[in-house]
Amino acid sequence: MNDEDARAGATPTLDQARKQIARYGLDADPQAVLVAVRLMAAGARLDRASEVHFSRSGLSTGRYRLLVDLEDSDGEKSPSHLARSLGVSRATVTGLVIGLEREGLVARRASTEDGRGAVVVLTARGAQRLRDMAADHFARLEALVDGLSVEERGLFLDLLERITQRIGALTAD
Amino acid sequence: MNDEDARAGATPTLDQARKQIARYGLDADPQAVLVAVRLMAAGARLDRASEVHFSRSGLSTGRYRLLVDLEDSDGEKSPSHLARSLGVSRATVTGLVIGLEREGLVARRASTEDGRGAVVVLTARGAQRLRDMAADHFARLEALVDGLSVEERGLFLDLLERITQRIGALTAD
DNA sequence: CCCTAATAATTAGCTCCCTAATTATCGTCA
DNA sequence: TGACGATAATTAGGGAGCTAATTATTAGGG
Repeated sequence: MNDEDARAGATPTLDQARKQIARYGLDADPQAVLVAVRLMAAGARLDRASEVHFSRSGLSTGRYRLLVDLEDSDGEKSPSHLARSLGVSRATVTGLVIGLEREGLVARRASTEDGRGAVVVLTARGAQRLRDMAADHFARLEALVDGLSVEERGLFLDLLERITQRIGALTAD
Repeated sequence: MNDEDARAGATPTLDQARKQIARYGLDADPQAVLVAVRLMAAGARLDRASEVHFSRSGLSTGRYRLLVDLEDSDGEKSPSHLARSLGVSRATVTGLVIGLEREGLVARRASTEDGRGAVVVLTARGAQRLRDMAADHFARLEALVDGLSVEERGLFLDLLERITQRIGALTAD
């Protein structure tokens, strides 16, 4: 699968949206549907690209985010708090920590205050990994939005925020 | 994990971006980085919400997209073409088709023209499933972008397109 | 003081999608 | 025509994340 194909698959057209809506005799707004579908497709593609990006440093998106979160928290945090701030389940954190611990990028110790709790600690090696990645990582993130002016970036952030606020509409009963 | 926590985890702040950049003495633009990070986070969240959404109809995002693609193609298409238009690998299509076939939503027959090839066919039951989902599905997609005016939607599409064009920057060597 | 409900972390088992390797067939070119 | 490189589909195996169930510990109410 080459880039062109991937793009073609990932970017449905307004016409497709129109046809799909018409097929069932609905009166949905094709443009609105297109925005939703394109964003979902873009999100999925970005997710995969992100995994590829981080895998070059021997990490995954989740592991990288966990390391950064630790560093933002003076190098240590409980799995529960990590789960909350990363927006993933505790089970997922357990899995991420196991992987990171195996590579020596974090360590785990029991909490001194809570017999049930644990604390995940960023190791020197983990911090070094982040340092090694930083320049390349941020350069690539910048390149991703290179095509937008500062004003456009601000606008995009605002619009994106207003859409993501409504993600619940997809899953609400 | 509740919605609030998920949101908190999914929406890093400009300040966090600034600190992370400063930590390594880089001169990246925090706002640019924030746009990239937010979009990635939004994509991941939308992906998961999408899976929840489709699972209510006994499908996954991938299976739904495959069914729609088939319907857009007069009800039949080869796995290779499906892979291309869906932007996933052929192995993934094989997996999706196996699942859909097990539920009787598609059928598989050998290609008459190419001894190597197969053809995936949308069954009556598959078409019915799409019909059953349509009203609710499109209503939810519309709800997702409810907060944006028509002009803003057009603008968002444009900006999103210009960012997704550069996804390759993440993975390029 | 004990019993129960809540919380912390882990484990087991699931789905999604991927890459790499395998098998079969096609098509071209010497 | 026979061999070789592409292409079709599948299989095997891996990583991400999820939910549900399990185990250990904490905190409250009778």
